[in-house]
Amino acid sequence: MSSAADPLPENVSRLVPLTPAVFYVLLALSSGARHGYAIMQETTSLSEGGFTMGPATLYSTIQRLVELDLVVETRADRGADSRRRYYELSGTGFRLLDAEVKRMNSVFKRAARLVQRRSEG
Amino acid sequence: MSSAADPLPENVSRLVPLTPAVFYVLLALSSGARHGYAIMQETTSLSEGGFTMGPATLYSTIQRLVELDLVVETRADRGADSRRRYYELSGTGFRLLDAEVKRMNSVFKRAARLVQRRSEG
DNA sequence: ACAAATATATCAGTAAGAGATATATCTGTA
DNA sequence: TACAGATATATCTCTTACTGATATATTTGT
Repeated sequence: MSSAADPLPENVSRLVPLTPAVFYVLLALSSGARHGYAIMQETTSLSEGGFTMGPATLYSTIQRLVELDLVVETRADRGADSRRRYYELSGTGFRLLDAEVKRMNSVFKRAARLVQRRSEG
Repeated sequence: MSSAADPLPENVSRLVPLTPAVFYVLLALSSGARHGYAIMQETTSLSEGGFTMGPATLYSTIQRLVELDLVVETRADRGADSRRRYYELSGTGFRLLDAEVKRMNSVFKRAARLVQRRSEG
């Protein structure tokens, strides 16, 4: 079994810093399984319109994440719409997202200090 | 004259979210003028080794930022080393960095909440 | 004088994202 | 029951930004 403290494999950790597309797909899935189109909408919502993904970016990103085993397609039949394909985070996927969020926090703190200093003139 | 509250031109604001290379170049320059090589070292330092730029990324990024007028080459005080070319942030460059930092903060807050929730199981 | 570090530059290759378009299915409604 | 519009996935091609490699010149230390 794997723990939240396990180090990420090199081919995963080198994705940090995550691209916006990867980050938002993982983030959208962090609150539970979703299908592609819902991930797209969740991304627009989570970013308050500051980042939008077209279908090309969305589906190619999902495919890549599945190949890396960061995201898993769930077979669980949920809901009426037969077109939908549901995805969820793998343990590794979650740990990657967690690592990115921690990184963002430390970068933000440093950056905010620098930028604030200059704002004051 | 331009104020910190002026909206960014569309060809600038669409750079948000910034790529890591652009972000770190702007951030390194936020505390004052620097030459290319120093930006490279500052980036490694600011990111605690989490992000490193090779010369190809560095100089092509600087060139792009100069063309966009986000960064300006300064003629002033080259110091001892005649090879060095110094750059500084333009007002627009600073406002872009500021916008990115604000965005990071709001994204981080949302993300941390979601990720924390799942961590707790 | 020599080696190592500093500093900029550029080429060729790759990976990821964007715009466009296609197609199928589902939902509401007239 | 026909139709319009929204939902949903898929994929093609092009562009952009990054990467690894290599080159070259200058400066610094010994």
